[in-house]
Amino acid sequence: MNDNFSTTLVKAQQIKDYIKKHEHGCTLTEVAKNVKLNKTTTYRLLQTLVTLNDLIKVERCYYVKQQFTANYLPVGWLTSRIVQPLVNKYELSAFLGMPFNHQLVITQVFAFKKRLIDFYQLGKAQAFNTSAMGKCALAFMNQAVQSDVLMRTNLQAQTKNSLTDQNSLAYSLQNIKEQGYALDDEEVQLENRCLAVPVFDKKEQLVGTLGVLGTKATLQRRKITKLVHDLQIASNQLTGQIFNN
Amino acid sequence: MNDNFSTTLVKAQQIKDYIKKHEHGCTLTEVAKNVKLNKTTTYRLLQTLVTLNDLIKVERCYYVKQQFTANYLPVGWLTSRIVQPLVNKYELSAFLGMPFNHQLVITQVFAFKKRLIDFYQLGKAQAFNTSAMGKCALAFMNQAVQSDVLMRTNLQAQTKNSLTDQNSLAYSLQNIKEQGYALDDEEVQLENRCLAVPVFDKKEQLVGTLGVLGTKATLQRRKITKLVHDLQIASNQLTGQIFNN
DNA sequence: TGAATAAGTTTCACTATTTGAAATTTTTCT
DNA sequence: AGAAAAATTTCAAATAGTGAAACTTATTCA
Repeated sequence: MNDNFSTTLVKAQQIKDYIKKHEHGCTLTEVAKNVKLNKTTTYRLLQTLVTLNDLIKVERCYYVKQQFTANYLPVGWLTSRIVQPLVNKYELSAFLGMPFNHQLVITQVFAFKKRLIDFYQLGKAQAFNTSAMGKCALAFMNQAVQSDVLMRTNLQAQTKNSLTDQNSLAYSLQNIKEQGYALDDEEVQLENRCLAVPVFDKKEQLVGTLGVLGTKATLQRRKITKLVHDLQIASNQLTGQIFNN
Repeated sequence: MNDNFSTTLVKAQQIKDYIKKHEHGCTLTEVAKNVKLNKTTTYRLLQTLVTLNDLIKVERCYYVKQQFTANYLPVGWLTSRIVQPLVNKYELSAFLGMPFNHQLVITQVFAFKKRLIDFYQLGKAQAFNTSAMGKCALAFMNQAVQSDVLMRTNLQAQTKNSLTDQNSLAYSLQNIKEQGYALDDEEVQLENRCLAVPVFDKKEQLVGTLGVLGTKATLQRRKITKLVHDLQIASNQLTGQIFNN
């Protein structure tokens, strides 16, 4: 290496690049071993990167901090105050999703500390018919917009259990509207449940959906009534404090 | 500072933070002076950060690399092949904008090398009626969606020259539709012109708009016909190669 | 166009930070 | 509770980082 270079910065970048490739998080020992650095050197650089807010450290695991900045969604810190307590109370990850380009885009994530990988759903788009959040949005959106979306959405199954038939989708959407929420029971991913309620603006137009994701153990069927109730309160708070422009 | 820390990483971070605050770009001398580092040290760290792709260096100016990753827009590299030649030919910055949440969001930027600050438009949302790109989207979008948007858009003037009256907006949209493009002539920012054409999918539904931004000198009125022609070719290429899912 | 100035880059001796083995502490697992 | 694994601390040695001075390149101005 020549004299115009900083090997310290290179090592730090190698560490960041390794951790970026491992969404599940890495231990210090694993990073040192795979990046081929001394573990003390690795320890020191990791400490510094955490202090500089480039990495997150949670229980002996290191993660890259998500850099998605939703410039056009000025709702971050207020939403956090409303949603984060639910995350802690129910030990579930929560998401805010909004319709965008005939899909539902996850615009904000509140990952439970034991499910930090859920942060990587941020920015991801999904067809409306493939998840609870999407189906919830579909059920509660403006009728004209819904018709347009249904006509143009590529109704593509993601798992074997997904609804693919138009008639059963319509029936399902009717049920969702009546009960006030949508529920995925292992339809998207085995062992996982997702539950979502709608979020409206002051003019009662759908803005998005608020969903939670957990396992069968943490999102038990017998808890659904209470959870739905708390999510609906949170949704109303979002309407009252945020979506009234 | 204690033994568990890297002062090199801290200095690099101070440099990045300073440059991040200066969207117009900074020189080496300016960074060294303001971050209070020796200019040789600063020089060395800047070289390394550029090599590691954390910073961009263009003609003695350093810029932070934009980190916005449009995960839900798999059009990046192909769009670049279509649009970048126009940027170079006309010496204008180009943008792709898409409707999102009743606004037009800039989803992709191709900044001309002398207008790198235009990269910071990425992710920004604007009301439909306030720019050529927004008005173009409004003019060409699905009639039902347009009515909905017009009903709910907060028609708020951004500059004195912006159209605020509903009737003159409707008249203006009709003109845009007839001539096939929208033009801002110093309406958003003095000395700047913006010109936009629609982008459709294969089913002739509006997906977004393709716009270019320049000064009165680089976007001269007598060049508009040719520029519009080239933009429409690019738009058709986008439709044919990208927006056909 | 050429001189003056400003900015950027290179050199090299010095030193402060980085390094890493060994020791110690903490956490996890059985 | 104890063994094993992982993380953190210590401390002497090594070296990458440092910065003044010199040199080169780019820009500005007359």
